[in-house]
Amino acid sequence: MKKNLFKFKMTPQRMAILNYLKDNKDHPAVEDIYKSIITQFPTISLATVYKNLEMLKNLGMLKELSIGQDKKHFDPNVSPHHHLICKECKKIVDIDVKFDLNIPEHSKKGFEIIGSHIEFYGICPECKKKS
Amino acid sequence: MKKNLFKFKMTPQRMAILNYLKDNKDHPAVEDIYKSIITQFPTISLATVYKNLEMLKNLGMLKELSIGQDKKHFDPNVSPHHHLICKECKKIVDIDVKFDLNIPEHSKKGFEIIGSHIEFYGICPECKKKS
DNA sequence: TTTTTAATTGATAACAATTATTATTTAATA
DNA sequence: TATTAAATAATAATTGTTATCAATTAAAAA
Repeated sequence: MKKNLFKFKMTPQRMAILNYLKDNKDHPAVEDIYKSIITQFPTISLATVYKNLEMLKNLGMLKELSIGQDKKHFDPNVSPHHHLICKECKKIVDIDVKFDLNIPEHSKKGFEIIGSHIEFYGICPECKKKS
Repeated sequence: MKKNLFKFKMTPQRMAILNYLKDNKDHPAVEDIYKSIITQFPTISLATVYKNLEMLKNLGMLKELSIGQDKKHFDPNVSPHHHLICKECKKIVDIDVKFDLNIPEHSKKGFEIIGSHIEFYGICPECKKKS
């Protein structure tokens, strides 16, 4: 039989979190995830959700978005992409466009660049309609 | 004499905050600002710093950076520019390079784009030396 | 299958950053 | 100088997140 090389157990709670996040394009905050999972696991603790998200992030299965300084948001899409953020409703939407972000060497200020992320700010169609 | 069209007073505390931020390129967090001002105003309250920063932001004299989800950082440079962020020490450095970030209309998902901001992640020269 | 054990859970306390509240003080105008 | 609305300082409250720990449980070993 296959040995579990990772030192973690597949608990029903963890499974539910993974399942909720799978193909999720909403960039949910921790509370969003919690509120959904608690319908299936009425006793789940918010701390459990936090711990699982931290773990899945460390395993590279999730990316944490630092958009807005308020809450942590998680993205199961770990491949490089950028985001559109609505200034009104704070909705986060993927933008699947590649940009050339090469920095001329003399502008790098000695940094070794590892990655990049663009946040586009604007008004989403729903909020535009309202105003 | 000139009337103050804005409904705010120029207090010594506010002046000190403005002065600290003027030409500041360090993207300080609230506590950094507080720690500096308190040397001149030993009785200043952290809440006063918060309120002033919020006000100056609303007046368009500062920009709030949402880099990292931990603390609020403020930037007196309100003209569009991007940032290099050190993954090790979390230092934030301006990058004065213009990028072409035009999004093809069909990729805008109905958003009206207002602005954009690029975060480049990497290792700063100081941290590179250490490791 | 049963036992063992280390990981995980849930409950809650602790914590850090920020915001709200309020009595007192003060800058700006009359 | 007197008036008054805005600002301050002190502190309580709130929010989001992390730490702690006893009880539980999934997975490896027996």
